[in-house]
Amino acid sequence: MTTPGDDDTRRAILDAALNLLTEQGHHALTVRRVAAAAGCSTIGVYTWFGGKDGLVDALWVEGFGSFGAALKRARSASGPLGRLVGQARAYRRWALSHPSHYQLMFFNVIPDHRPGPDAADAAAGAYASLLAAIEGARGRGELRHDDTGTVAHICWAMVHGLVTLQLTNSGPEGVTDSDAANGRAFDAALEALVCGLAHPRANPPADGDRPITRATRSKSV
Amino acid sequence: MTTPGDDDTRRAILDAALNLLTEQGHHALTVRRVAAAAGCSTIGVYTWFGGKDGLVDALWVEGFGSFGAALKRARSASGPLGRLVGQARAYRRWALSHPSHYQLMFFNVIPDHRPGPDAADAAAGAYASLLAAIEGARGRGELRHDDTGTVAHICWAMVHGLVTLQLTNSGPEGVTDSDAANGRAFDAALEALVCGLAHPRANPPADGDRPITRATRSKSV
DNA sequence: CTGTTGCCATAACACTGTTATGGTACATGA
DNA sequence: TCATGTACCATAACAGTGTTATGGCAACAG
Repeated sequence: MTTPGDDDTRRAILDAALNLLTEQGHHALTVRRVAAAAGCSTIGVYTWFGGKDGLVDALWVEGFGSFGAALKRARSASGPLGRLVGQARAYRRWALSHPSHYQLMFFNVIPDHRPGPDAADAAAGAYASLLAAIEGARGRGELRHDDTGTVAHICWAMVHGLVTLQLTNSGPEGVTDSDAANGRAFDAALEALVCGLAHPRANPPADGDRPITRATRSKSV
Repeated sequence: MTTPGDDDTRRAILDAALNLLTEQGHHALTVRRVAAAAGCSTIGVYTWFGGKDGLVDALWVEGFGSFGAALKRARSASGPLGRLVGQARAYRRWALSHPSHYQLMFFNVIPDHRPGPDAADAAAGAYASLLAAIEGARGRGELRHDDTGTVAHICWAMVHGLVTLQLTNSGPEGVTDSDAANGRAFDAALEALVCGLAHPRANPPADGDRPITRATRSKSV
């Protein structure tokens, strides 16, 4: 299309958009502001990205690249489904340290934006880590359930729901007040879900009637 | 403020907004279109609701009223934490039958909308049902965990996450393809979560190693 | 009758994403 | 060297958005 090297404007626009998103949030992502920050006119966004939707798609690709890499780098936790738990914590850590990007990717904050093929591919790449972790656990007989897709769906819904409640400050009072309380609730949720998903054989020797109380504060995330 | 009965315009605007939201989705919720459908000028929205945010707040109140009533009406399912499972299914049923309203209330689709006190009260009223169900289960010793707030947080996150994935057609391929597949995944998630949250004493006699396979299709929702 | 208050329409403002018009710089071919 | 065409981009405009300044009209209070 163009000779490599002459797309400085494209890079400037993308960097400006990333910076605006990180520094000021998605509401600052207007074509005019991005163009001004990149030092060009609004036309640049249309020349290089086809419009705002294309620019948001490019931000998706960047975001899912970073997100997927974080999931791949995740260290396994101890216990059954340890890799899954490690990825869940990495998921949460990435979301909380990139809140604006997470909202852009998952909260529908750009009205009526539908991701294009590139963005969808980037997203699929990130989810591949999750699926691989579950497939591995299934292969080792750690799962009570044999449908990888369903287990992935459940895990993703749980983690996404927990992160969403924290990012929107929703949820019953008390839990959403502090990041530490959220972290404890997050770990409690993982603990319960693992208990329900893991094969009984893989569970640690059940401690009978020992209740899990609020005093159980694992050092999370 | 005004004598009762002379707020026909207010009711007309609210009805027009509800209708536009239900029939055409949140993107049709513009001040001009609502006013035109209500048969007045845009000023009416400002006179009676203070602006678009106030109108959206009123839609929140209506939405959480209906939503909360649906939760209150929920029939308990059988098994441990049956009332909680019944509410979860009622939650999903309401969300799927009021998708535009659910998106309005939970998806941040009105840019930068922050709910006012009335809307927050309406939301709190709806959540009260959930908290009551959990408090009841805790009182009957059905819970492994003794922190009602944390359990409510976990349950809400799970259900919200599951509903969100279906409404956005996200999630690993295969599960989100049909409503029936979603329903099965939903029930599988509830089953796993209940297994992790319920006190072992409250669990039905464990069937040992019987795996829960995809053939386990409970008639859900 | 006068003044006040509540309700509302017209028209405008500032902002959004988008695009029609035209200009400039550069490569290509004769 | 000159003509042609292509790639990039700035200006200015268009239609849409939420919001508001201005002013008019009707009903009620003194």
